[in-house]
Amino acid sequence: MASSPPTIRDVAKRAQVGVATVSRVLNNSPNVTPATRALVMKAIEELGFRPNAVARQLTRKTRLHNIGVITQLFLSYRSFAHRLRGVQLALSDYADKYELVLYTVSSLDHYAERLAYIANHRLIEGLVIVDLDLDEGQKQMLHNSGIPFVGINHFRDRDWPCIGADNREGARVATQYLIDLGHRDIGYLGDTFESSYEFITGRERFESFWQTLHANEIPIQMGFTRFGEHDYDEALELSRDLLSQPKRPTAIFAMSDMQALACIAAAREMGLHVPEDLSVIGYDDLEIAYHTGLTTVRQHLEMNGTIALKTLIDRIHGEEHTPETLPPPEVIARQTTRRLDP
Amino acid sequence: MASSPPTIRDVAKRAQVGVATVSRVLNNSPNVTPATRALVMKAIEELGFRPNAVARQLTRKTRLHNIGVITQLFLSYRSFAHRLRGVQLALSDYADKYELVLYTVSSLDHYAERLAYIANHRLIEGLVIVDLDLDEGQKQMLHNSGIPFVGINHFRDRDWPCIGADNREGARVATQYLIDLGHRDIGYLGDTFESSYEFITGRERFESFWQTLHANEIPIQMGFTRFGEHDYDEALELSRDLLSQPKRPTAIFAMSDMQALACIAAAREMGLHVPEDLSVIGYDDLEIAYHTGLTTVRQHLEMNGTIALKTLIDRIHGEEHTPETLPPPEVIARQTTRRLDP
DNA sequence: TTGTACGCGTTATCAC
DNA sequence: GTGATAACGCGTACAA
Repeated sequence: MASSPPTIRDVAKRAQVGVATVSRVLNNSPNVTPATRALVMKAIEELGFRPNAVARQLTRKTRLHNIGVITQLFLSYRSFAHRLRGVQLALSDYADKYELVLYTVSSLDHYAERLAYIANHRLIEGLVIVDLDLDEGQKQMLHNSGIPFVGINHFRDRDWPCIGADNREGARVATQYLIDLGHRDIGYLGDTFESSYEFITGRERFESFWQTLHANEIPIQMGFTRFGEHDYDEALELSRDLLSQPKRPTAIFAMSDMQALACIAAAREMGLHVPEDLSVIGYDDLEIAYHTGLTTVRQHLEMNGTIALKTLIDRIHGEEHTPETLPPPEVIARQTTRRLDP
Repeated sequence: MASSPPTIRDVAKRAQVGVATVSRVLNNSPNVTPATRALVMKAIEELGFRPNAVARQLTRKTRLHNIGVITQLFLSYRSFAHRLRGVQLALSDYADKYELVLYTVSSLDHYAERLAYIANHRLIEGLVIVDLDLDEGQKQMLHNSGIPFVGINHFRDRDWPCIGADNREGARVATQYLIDLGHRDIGYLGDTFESSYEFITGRERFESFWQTLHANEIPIQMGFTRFGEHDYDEALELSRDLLSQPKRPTAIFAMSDMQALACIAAAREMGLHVPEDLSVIGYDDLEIAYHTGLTTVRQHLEMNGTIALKTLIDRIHGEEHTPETLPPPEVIARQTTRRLDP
């Protein structure tokens, strides 16, 4: 008979005192003799009593002010840390009024389960959904729960607020940048479309890459494209394979900074110099891109998190004003790309 | 007269219905006619009513199961992300029994204030303190609150549980590694001792560096040491200064991977080749070290987070069994160090 | 110094 | 379908 956990009433009974005394001990009020205090402590110990935080809050009339952030298991995408930092920064403007609760999911089923939990318990006042989509049912569920929510991602044309940079435009400027440097044999390294939760990102970037080549009347060479999991080691393998062909691309567009770094590492292994023999451009502008001199596409990750959180807070307060918008993605030229020698 | 927020009783009164009906509407029970539902919704709207999550939990008899993590403003130390990831990973073993609440502080005063809040409200069942120390009063306060806590850091000889790798040993193996490669002119790049919360780390690593040189009968050259804020750009500046001297060190021990990368960048700017002209070893073994081929000291950051969380959960359950221990720090040799040419 | 009784906002269980 | 009313576990006047 695993009964319900002990309450202060149980403790009081066992210690032969009133509930108020137990409460006083718990809140270490001075008005209690050491003797009875010891008595109560003993009872607490024996029963394994732990005060119920919920009831405590209720009498104290303090409401919960939690903001939830839900995402894939932490940091599988490196960009997540940058976005979360933006959320934190924005949150710190509200002077500790809100706590941040982090939910991480390991699969789509798990995601669905957590969303249901969140909607059911309503322990948070608002939810930030990072790099994950909502289906119609999930959207309705959240809506019915009365919890405002915003997305941080690149989904467009959704009927719920998503703040994120335009993948197509980002891939376009990256590709055009390489073309403008004189490159014609341009490779692509990115995620498979099926693999991840965030399949839309990979698809959009690759399609835009493709279209930009087409718009510049450059023939597509499928032998210069490689797709795999969003993983450094896998990107390394793919890059080795890509670069060991008899005919190599002179430039590569990688759909993330991490994959770009893997590509550069593979090139160096093979004795190729970057950017002399091979130009590489990444995507994200992580801190690491700055540290390694990687040319990349800046998508304002931190600002993305900040704007998303502000939008959410506005919605919690019932203000539906037009959100700040994110600047368009832009190429940050550093040391891993250069003009193709004629 | 900013009175207390409206309750469902207020809503019921205004809508001319019973509280039970309001509750039904809130939980979208089918047993309510559209007419009355609309009536209630209207009242809710007009009063700006938001259900009280706390009271809700109380009747549902669901306790809160939150684990708090408190640290400096997110990611100022890059190692934090790795440790947090370990915490998350360990937490996922408990099948969503616990939520993770992230507290970030921007100063020591802010830290003290948050600790007091945590002890007062007791909304969490346990606390992980990352890279921050506790003074005697704070320790007592937490203790009195009954909230178990563990530290993730390098403090030794504290009378509260801290899980972290030995800085002195880490710095020793790093320094000895360089010495064993034949280096004698060894520079040091690290944090000032006063600057950060975590001043102990910098001090311990530098002292151990110093002692290791001494133990090998190598004279210390203060001209080869530089101290600054824990910041990439500052490390870059310091490295430029350090390396532009007429007589340069042949190897440098940087107290973090980030500072090591800055040092390498500075060296490259000046036309120096790493490791041919200069060996550089970092500290942390961040993911980025793997990606950039940086020789470094592995301190098992992720495992650190995992063990700390497990220890905390054990303490919450009243189990005081000896915690798993972290393996000692070890040198991970990659491509930024090499034997000094005779 | 200690015990009793009531209130906190919501949900569940009954009658109606 | 809807409306009273009793829990839920703790804090706290107030009384003793």
